[in-house]
Amino acid sequence: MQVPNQLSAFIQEGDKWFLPSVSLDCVILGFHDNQLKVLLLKLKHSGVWALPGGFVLKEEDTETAAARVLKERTGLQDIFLQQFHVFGAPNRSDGSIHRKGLLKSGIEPSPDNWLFQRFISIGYYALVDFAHVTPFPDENSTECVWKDIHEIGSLMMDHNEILNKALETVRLQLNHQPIGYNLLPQKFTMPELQTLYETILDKQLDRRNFHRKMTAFGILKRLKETRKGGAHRAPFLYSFDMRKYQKALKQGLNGGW
Amino acid sequence: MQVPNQLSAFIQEGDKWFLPSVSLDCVILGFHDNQLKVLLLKLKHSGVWALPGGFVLKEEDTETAAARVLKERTGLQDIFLQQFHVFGAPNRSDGSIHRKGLLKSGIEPSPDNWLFQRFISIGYYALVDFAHVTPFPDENSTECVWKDIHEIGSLMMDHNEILNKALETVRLQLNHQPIGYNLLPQKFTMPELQTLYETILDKQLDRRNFHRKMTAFGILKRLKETRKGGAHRAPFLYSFDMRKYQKALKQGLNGGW
DNA sequence: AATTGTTTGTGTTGTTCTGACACAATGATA
DNA sequence: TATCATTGTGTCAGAACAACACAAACAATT
Repeated sequence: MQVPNQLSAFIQEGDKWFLPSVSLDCVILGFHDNQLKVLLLKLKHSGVWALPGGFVLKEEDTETAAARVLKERTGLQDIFLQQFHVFGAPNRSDGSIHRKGLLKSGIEPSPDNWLFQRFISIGYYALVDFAHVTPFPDENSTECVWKDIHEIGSLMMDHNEILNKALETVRLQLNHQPIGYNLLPQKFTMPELQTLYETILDKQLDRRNFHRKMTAFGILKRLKETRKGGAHRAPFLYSFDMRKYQKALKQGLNGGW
Repeated sequence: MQVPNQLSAFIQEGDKWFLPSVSLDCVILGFHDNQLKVLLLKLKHSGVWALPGGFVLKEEDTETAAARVLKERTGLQDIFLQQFHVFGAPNRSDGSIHRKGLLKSGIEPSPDNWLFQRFISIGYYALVDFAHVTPFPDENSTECVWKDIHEIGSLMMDHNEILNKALETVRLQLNHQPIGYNLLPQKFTMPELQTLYETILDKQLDRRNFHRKMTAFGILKRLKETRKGGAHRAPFLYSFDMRKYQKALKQGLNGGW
C-alpha cells in the first residue's frame, strides 16, 4: 500500500487510508552545540510550531507508522524509537486548526471531514545522530528545523505536554540504561558523552567519577585514536560495543533490590 | 452520558457510543496467599479467558475509561492505575471471536459490524487491595475471578503478551518506586511487605537488609500495634505515609547519576 | 624550541551503601 | 515454665560513591 502524497487526497480522504481516532507524534531528539535539540515543523498558514506526527495506515503496525514518520522527516531508518505515552484527553485534538489550514489552501472541507474527529495520540521519541539528519518538511508545513529545547515557545495543541513528557522519560531512562550514545556519532570522546549527560539531566557531573562509572558498565570500547585539533590534550575516542550492551541489558544495569 | 447496559445495543451499535479503533485492557493485580493474582474474565460461549477491557466513550478521557472499567469489574475507585503500553499490531484484534459470540447469542451481526474492525489497545495496570475487590463479570462473560499468575493458560488474542508486559513494567517500577503498598491493606507488617516484594520479583531477599532499606526511604510509619495471633513473635504493623511519599517522589527515590 | 594555558587521564581517600551474618526478644503452644 | 519459630536489631567486611589532586598532552604564544 502506498502512502498518498497529494495533500488534498491525503487530507480530504484520510478515512480511506488511515485508522480512525488514532494519531501519533514523534519527539525526535538530537544533540548539537552542547544542546538538546528537537525537530519541529512550522505549519503552513497558521505558522504554529508542531511536533512531526502522522496517522496509522489501516493495515500498518503503530510502530511501523512511527518509523515511517521518522524516515519521512529525517531520512533515518533503524533508529532508537520508543513509544512513551498515550495522550487521550477528549479535547486534545483541535479540528479548527486543520479547518483554517484547509480554508487557506482554498479547500472547503465538509463539516464531517475526517480530520475534524477526535484523535488520541501515541507519543514516540527517537534519539538520533544530529549530523545524519536531513530535516524535511511535510506537505502541511513550510519548515522542518531543529530547535533548542530551551527555546521552545508555545506549540500546537498539547504538543508542549507531549514534549515535556518525552524529556522526562528520557531523563528517567538515562538513569537506568545507557541510551545516550544514540545521540552521538559512532565515535565520540568521554567529555562529549559527559556533556551530553549533563545537558539531558541538567546537572553538572564530576569528570572522574563519570569516567569510572561509565567504563565500569563495560559497554564502551576505547579506540586507539584520539580527537586531535582541540587546543588541548587530545581525548581518546570511544565507540559503543553493541554486543556487550545487549548482554548487560539482559542482566539489568543497576539492580534495585 | 450513560454507558449502555444492554448487550445487543452495546455490541451492535458500539459506533454510536465509542471511539473507533481504540480499546483498552486492564491488568488488575492483587496479592493473596503469598501469590500475585490477576483478574480474568471467562467469555461467554467461547469460554476463553481474557483480561477485562473496554472501549473509550466518544467524549471520555482514556484514563477515565480505564478507571470506569476498573470500577465495573472490581467496585474500586481512586486506585493506582497506570497506562504502560500500547499494543498496535494490525492483526492483534480478532473479529472472529466476537462473531462467534454473537452468533451463539442468537445475533446475526452484519459483516461490517463495529466490533469486527481493527482495534489498537491501550494497556493499563492497576494494583489493588485483594480484600476490597468484589469481582463482577461483564455482559460478555460468565465469570470474573482471580487467577494466580503462575497458573495462566492461553488467553484471548494477545492478552498473554499484554499481561507479561504489565508484569515486566511492575517489576521495573518496583525497583524505582515503592508502589508495592497498593497491593496490601492499609496496615501491614514488614514480613508481609517483604513477601510481596519477593513474589513480584521472584527472588529471595534478606530480611534484615530489606528492613533497613525499606525504612531508609522514610515513607513507612510504624504503628504502636502488632499483629498478634501468629504462633510467634508479633510483628509491628506499618502504614504508608502518603505525605512523605509524595515528597520522596519529587526528589526521586534512588538517583542514578 | 621553550613556555604557558587549558583540558584530559588516572589515582587516592573518606564516607556511604550493600550483602552476609549472629543474637536477643517475643508470643503461642505444649 | 520450657520450647520453638519468627521478628527486631546490631555488626562487619567489601563495594560503590563523592570529593579531591596531580601528572600528561596538545596547541598557541613567545
